[in-house]
Amino acid sequence: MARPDTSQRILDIAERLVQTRGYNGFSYADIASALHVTKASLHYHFPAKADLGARLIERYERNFLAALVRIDAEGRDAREKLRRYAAIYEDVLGDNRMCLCGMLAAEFGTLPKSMRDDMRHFFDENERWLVGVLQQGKREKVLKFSGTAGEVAQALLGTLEGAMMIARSYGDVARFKSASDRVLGELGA
Amino acid sequence: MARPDTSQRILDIAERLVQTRGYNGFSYADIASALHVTKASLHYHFPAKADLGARLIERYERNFLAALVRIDAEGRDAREKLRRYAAIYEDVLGDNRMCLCGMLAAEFGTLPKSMRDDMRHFFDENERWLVGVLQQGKREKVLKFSGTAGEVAQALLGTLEGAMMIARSYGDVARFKSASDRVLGELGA
DNA sequence: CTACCTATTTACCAGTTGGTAAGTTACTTG
DNA sequence: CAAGTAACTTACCAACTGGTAAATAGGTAG
Repeated sequence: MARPDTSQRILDIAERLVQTRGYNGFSYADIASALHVTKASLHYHFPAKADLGARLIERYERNFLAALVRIDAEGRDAREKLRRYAAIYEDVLGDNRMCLCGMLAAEFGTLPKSMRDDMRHFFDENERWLVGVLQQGKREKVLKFSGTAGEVAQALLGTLEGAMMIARSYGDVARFKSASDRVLGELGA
Repeated sequence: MARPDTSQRILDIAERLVQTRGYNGFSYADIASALHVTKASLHYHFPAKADLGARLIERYERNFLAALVRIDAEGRDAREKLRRYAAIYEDVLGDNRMCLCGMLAAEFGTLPKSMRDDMRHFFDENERWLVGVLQQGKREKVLKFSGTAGEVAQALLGTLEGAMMIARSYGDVARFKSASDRVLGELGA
């Protein structure tokens, strides 16, 4: 009965759980009680926890990359694009969540292979987008940096993920904003 | 029989487990089998897992701060001190481990209160040391930065932890080194 | 020799974990 | 209306979780 968007509702709850407690920090029972269904019903939609994990990353990446396409579509300059990129992180943190893949990066040692690969794919795609913006910014003389765009993109990604993680454990979004403004400021031409 | 340094050996193994798999990623049984003792024996030394966790952070902080005192004792300039600070992170990563407290920061949402407080204390002490070095560096005109030393210290800490976390999931220490060199380079006068 | 203390083991325990098999309900389609 | 199918539930399960009580071995001190 009802609408068959149950899979999405499971993913919504699981996503929040991973972002706040980690992949090893929640169980099927947690989702079941939040959704008022039985555990067995969850296994119908996602046979194993690793399946749920993989589909979680895939959906997260899809939504994240869609947001990046939207930033591109607005056609602002590169500096403003980076500001909006950082603002996504800030919004996630404002909801007391960690980036899904940043969280999984910490739990890397315990993840099934498929999830490891999917997680790294998320970072690779982020890096790819950042490289594009950084090159655009350098071309348009609105950004300046030494080394390759790829190096800067990796550093930027790490900085935002790390600042997010630590700021969250202080419950202090301003702490993230401060670090984010600083690194973006250093890139300004 | 034998020597009663069992507590330390338990801590050694637990430390490695937390740094590679996370606090929620290992059990007393894992330590017991690695040490060839029973679980009950572990509970004699650390009644609850939260006790083990708290003592783990305390020891890690003590050792870490001792390393910072050693850096100070060598009396180099501030830039070199920061390089050595980053080298500590690099060494930990080279052993395929995450910073203990960086790992715990990710798992923040599931940690008992005492561990949360201890973890933040570690970051606070790191920040305090960094502020001292940054101020020294500014005074001696070997470092330059805008904003307060506290802001820079927080940003630096977040950057190193984040770069470490992501580099580890790529099994790529060079990736950390690149980000670390970059942020330190930006601070050079 | 005895009493005590430290460190350890054996033998449990209740609760939770991810997961499965078989049945049930309700909607769809030939 | 019968057969099928999608989305569940009930009722399990073995393995593992953190944790405890009681017994035991070995060293030490009076």
